[in-house]
Amino acid sequence: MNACAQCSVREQAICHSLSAEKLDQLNRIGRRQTVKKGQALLWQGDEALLVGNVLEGTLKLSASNADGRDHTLGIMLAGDFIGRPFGDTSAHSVIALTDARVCTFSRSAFDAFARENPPLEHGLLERTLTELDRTRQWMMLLGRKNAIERVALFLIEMSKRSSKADGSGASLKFDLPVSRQDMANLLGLTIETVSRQITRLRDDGIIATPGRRAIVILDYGALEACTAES
Amino acid sequence: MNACAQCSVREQAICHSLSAEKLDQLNRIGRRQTVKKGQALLWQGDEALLVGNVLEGTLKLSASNADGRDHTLGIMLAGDFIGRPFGDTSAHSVIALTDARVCTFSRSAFDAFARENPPLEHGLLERTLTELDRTRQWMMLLGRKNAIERVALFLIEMSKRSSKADGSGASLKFDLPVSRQDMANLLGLTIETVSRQITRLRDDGIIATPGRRAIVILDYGALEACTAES
DNA sequence: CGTATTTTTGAACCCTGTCAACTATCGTGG
DNA sequence: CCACGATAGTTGACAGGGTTCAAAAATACG
Repeated sequence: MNACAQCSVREQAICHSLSAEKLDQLNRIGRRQTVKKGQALLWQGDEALLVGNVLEGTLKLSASNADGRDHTLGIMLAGDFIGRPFGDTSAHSVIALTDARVCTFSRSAFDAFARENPPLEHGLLERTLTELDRTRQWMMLLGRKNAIERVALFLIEMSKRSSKADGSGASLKFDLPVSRQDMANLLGLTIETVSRQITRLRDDGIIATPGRRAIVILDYGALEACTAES
Repeated sequence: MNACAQCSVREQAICHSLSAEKLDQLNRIGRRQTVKKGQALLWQGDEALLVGNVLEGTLKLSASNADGRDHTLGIMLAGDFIGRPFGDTSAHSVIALTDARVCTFSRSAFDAFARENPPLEHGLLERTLTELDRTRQWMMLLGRKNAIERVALFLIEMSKRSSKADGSGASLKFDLPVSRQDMANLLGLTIETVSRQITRLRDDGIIATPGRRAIVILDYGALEACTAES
């Protein structure tokens, strides 16, 4: 019995482009594994040993400076592809923010398989191009947006991504998959500034925070308005 | 006579993976064109009509906000690939910073050609992955570095990239391909702040500025030291 | 040589970071 | 079930780096 057949991210992950036969081949070089919260799957600067798909949970891409400051480069959720195929070293670390399940492949085996399966490479290319576009959008956020705009944009993004997961439209009530510290690292702010913006949005009646990680968007339009200058 | 045979970026561009025969096919759907300084090749939000290689000159990727602020997402030099294959709209504009020559393909023709040429797609994939890594590095710069660090890092990057162009080692004397305004847009600063950091580096004897666009690195080590916090 | 554009310099202000203390929440064990 | 400590988040005061606004200087261009 092929593990892929009942895979939770079957449709979203790069594997969807493969025929049953090819999928079976890929399955044979793959391995389901769990990652505990805080544990790293790849280390910045180390040899890039594996690649894979996120099945469940949240991971972050994180890079740290010479002087110790570190920055989160992205958040990876179920269906996302992680790792750096066709490269020797990993430019950043991949660390689990929650307990997670991933489907991993040794990089060399995956590279070889991909080279022989153009549809897979094509899928990976499209995905990478999209990721590049998304990363460039974040660049603009970091370069030109102030604190309130960054936080508002982050909440909207998370609202969209969490709604995609459970299939409903735009979910106005969801749990953040990350801590304030992670948010700060991602948004290029400090934890205190993030906290102040959240408080401000709450005081303005735009959101409610019924729990530590819970967010309820009370006024989506107003939140969107916070996204751009005045 | 195949125009590719005497192409100045033959070795660096994605085309290098192709056989003579395939190269000839690609050449037939390609078109050499010039872009005047300030002119756009692609517009943010518009249909992505073309892709191509930069042959000569400098272009920028640029995105603008709802509220008018705009940000430069990257600088493209000779050999770089521009455009968004396999997507309908362009997430950003591509604008010439200097007069430039590019080798363009209609996106649909290129897409079709690429799908039938796995080695080309593979080359494009590797290039896109590398570009993604580079973009993520800039993200860290924007998220965690202060003004002097950003300017120092930019000068070092330009030193490296301009040396690559003329073949010499690390060129300590070069002309910036961009204006102060472009630098500011790229680094997420204002033009005034950029100017102040340049002045500061000059006053500290780390660089000299014999002309508006000219940079001479007098003390490379010291410049590198400015790259990270104290 | 004069005008337009780009760059530099100056001063005041404001946003965000920093440091510190306080509060809420979670998990653990008595 | 509650007490306790540990962790996460909030709030406040203050300082500093960068932006903003304004004007001068330098350079390019006709």
